[in-house]
Amino acid sequence: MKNKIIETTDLKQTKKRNLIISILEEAPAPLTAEEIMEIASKEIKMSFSTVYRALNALADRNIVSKTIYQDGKLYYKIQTHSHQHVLKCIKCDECISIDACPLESLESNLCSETNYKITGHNLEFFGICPKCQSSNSNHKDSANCFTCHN
Amino acid sequence: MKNKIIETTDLKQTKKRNLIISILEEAPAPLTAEEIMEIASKEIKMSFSTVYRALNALADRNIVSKTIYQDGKLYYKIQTHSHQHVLKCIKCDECISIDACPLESLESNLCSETNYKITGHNLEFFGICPKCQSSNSNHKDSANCFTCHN
DNA sequence: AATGCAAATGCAAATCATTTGCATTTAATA
DNA sequence: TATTAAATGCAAATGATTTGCATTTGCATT
Repeated sequence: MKNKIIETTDLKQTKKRNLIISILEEAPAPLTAEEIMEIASKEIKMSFSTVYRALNALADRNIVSKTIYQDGKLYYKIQTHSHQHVLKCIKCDECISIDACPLESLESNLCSETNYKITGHNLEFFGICPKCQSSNSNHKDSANCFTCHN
Repeated sequence: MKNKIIETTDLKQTKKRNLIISILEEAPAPLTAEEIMEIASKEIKMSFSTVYRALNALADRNIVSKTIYQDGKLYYKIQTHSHQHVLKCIKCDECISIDACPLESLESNLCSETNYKITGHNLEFFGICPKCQSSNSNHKDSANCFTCHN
């Protein structure tokens, strides 16, 4: 049960680390530490600090990406070369992936206009999924209701 | 010293609330609660809970927008109709605004492809500003270093 | 296979931005 | 000016994430 990805790093092979990686590899969308814990707990008991430390170790080595979403939580995903963004339902939190990234061309313009060296971007879309459009479920409570996502 | 914006709401006019609004109106870029406090403290002593409560009250009424950035902090700005995004230096945190939003056309496609009703988006660019490109300042510490901003 | 040592882990406590409960003050209206 | 609900300050609570420290584990070396 050696893991190819970990072999390329200075990190040790551990059952927990390998499990975290395989969870991320199978995930259709970015996951929070809590979601990873929940999935992992079906196989192994492991503490939150282990999850966070593993994820940070992998993020430091560019094996996973770490992005904060508008819900204030960090989401982790395996760094494939395919660059993806997500569209998240503001009612049920269901998340789907978007393949096309429309920003690359803009970035080069931005670079020449600003003289910044562009290193990346963060993009999320919000909406209401088909299921929630038909149901009349309520909004989330105001503290977590972002009125505009610029 | 009546404030036009507050007059349109059910909120009371207070010196502190009006000050917060004028700070946001003059700000060239979105501000954190802490930055607002710092600016406000030159004129009035006020507590963090007041700042946060005022900002949330205004956000609930769509007068300011509230967006979390990759540094994990909430940034607030007055809701003008001009829809803006920012480009932030990953070294010195200097932030400049971008006027053109390239996403509107994509959103309508996205809507027909996914059947989600798109309600908004969040977009940030990261880069290194001209000043920091010439200086050899170090990276931030790893816990706060987001390796990829998808 | 046994040993040594640095890295990984678990637990509890710390952190940090933000929110909240409660007692006090203030704005708006009668 | 008196009334009352909303605004404020303070300290404590919150919640996701990080960290210190003692213990365990992976892995290289005998």
